[in-house]
Amino acid sequence: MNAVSDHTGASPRLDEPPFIVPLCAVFRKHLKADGQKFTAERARVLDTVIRMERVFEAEDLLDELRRRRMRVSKATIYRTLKLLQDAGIIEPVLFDQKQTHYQLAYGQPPRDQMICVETGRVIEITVPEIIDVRDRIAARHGWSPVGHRLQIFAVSPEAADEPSEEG
Amino acid sequence: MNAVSDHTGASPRLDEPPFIVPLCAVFRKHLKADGQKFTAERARVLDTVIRMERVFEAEDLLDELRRRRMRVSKATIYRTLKLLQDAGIIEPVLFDQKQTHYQLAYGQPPRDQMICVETGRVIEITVPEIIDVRDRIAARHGWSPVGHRLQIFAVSPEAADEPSEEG
DNA sequence: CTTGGTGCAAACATTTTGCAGCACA
DNA sequence: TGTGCTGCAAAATGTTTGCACCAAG
Repeated sequence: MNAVSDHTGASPRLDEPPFIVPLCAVFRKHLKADGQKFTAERARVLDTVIRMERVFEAEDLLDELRRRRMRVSKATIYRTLKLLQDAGIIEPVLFDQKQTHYQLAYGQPPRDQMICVETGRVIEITVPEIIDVRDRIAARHGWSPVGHRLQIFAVSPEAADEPSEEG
Repeated sequence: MNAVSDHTGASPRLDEPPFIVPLCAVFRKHLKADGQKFTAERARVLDTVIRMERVFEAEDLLDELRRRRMRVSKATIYRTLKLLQDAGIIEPVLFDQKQTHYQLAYGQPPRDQMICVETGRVIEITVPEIIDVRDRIAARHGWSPVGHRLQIFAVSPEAADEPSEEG
């Protein structure tokens, strides 16, 4: 079973994203507010996270850090992922897999996904209409909306063309 | 952290749902098609799943089966959950937790959720508009939609009333 | 009767934690 | 200079699997 696999093993960005500086500041600020420290290890993890092109998991970070000759222990990676999530810099993306997958969240519009049920290919989509729908639903129940997550399951054109494997 | 906790430990239904018979038939048929057997243990698990009022996890089933004096091993529960998912009778619901949560899927309209970010309360919602949105998005990319999943994060009225715990 | 199912316990994969020494603010 | 951080390895958690016996079809 590898329904959702082509997005894992995320490859690093080649260009320097412009938000690296503010993100670093955001993280420092968040840490300071909690009496926590901005260490070299945390900087390395943040920097590597920012370079991740797609959804990634703890193991991907470990690999990428190793590739960049930056040593950070597995325990610290897990601990830092949690801090980055608290700071709103990354957010978990939920798949039917046991490892937690993350994506950059800071300054991004809500990133929804469309997943091919045949090939497992995942593409990111933006669905502005959703905001409206969600606000309406929340209002109807008397709740105050703060966010959402949408996954669309579909068959991609590549998969539709190919003769199905099972039958 | 127990952001999503009040929906776990699902309590059993008291009334006999009308779809118990067709569901049983669906499961038998699915099993037979694969040369698999409909055993007493599988019947017990299906019956208990049907009685689950809400989203549940493997452990909830184990508890409920024990409460009903029906002995099924943990291994068999996990194996049966997978079969029920194959048969389209249940489907995984994704939360930010490591255990897999399931809900009845057969014959149900798509069941989406609204989750209180303060209390963790989860309510099920039906958002008919989503179907439209999803079909449009898929069409725009040339994909054929087959399903979706939506979670709305919001603050419930109870939580909004109470003074926040953290400053 | 044959093939697949069950329970058990051990194996597994991922994530968390205790602890001793280290480093940032 | 003190509190928080790190790495390590061990623990914890949730799920899967090998195997000997059992039962559905």
